[in-house]
Amino acid sequence: MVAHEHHTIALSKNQKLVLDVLSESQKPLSAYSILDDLRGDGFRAPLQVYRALEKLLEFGMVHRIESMNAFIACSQSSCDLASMTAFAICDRCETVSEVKDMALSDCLAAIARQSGFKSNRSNIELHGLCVRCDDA
Amino acid sequence: MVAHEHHTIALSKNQKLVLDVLSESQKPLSAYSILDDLRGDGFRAPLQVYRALEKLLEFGMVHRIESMNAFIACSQSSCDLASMTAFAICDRCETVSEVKDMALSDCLAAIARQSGFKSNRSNIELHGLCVRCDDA
DNA sequence: GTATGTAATGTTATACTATTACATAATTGC
DNA sequence: GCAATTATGTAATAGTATAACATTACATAC
Repeated sequence: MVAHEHHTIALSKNQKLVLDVLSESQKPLSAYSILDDLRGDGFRAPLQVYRALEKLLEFGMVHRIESMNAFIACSQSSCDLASMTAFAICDRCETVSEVKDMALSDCLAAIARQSGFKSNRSNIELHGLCVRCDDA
Repeated sequence: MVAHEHHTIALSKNQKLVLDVLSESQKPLSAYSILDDLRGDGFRAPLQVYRALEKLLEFGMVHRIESMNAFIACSQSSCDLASMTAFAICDRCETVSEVKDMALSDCLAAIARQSGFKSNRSNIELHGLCVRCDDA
């Protein structure tokens, strides 16, 4: 059921349900809150969520926010997995904005190169206050 | 028991024990593995570890590796909390190296400035292979 | 269209990570 | 010494994630 160009990926039933819940949320959701949202659709066990998340992460359609043990839908429809995305996380309203920045990628690549480190994934999380919450 | 210049911080008994365990480890340790290491010293409950870690994090003497739910001793004796540290984590040998890089800090500061985001803490984790493991 | 391999699903139990709540002891500053 | 704060001890519980096993759906080759 899966083809491997992003625009042609066909999601399974559970994958679609999980992605829908995440897409409708303004903030990152934990696996267990996704589970609760989907009990009406027949979800009964954490594994149903975790398995769908695993695939969605693989497809670049979902990101994991490590510092929150939570997940968000990719703000593009799907991210290039190789490139580096930074997340600005507001600790007050929990909005997460996804930042793709060439300078940042270059900088991290330079750091890796200097030490001979071969990086294949990164997570870059900035915590603070978004402009709206900082004003308030 | 606490004064607030780094070189004068006096640690409590439990804080010292936890820091010692972390300092002797080449790789990040989970709270529960620290607990096991300290059973001989009278530790019996997770909270004893978590409370010590909380203070050590506050003092900048320990870092949390979010993507591993694990902790490492700061490779400097103590980090400036305001500044940005990146971690290069080898997924094979689990060695973590701590990178302080001005260009990186500048770059993240610029990203924040552009979007009006006020960041007060960051975690930047690169996963991959260290030079030694990549060769092997 | 049936056999076969693969991906997805369902279910139960369990492991791992972290915090709440409450009681007690030690230390610090006055 | 006394009050305030910090550190500690203990038990119970909440929150996050995976292992193991059984079954079902789907694709493709023949």
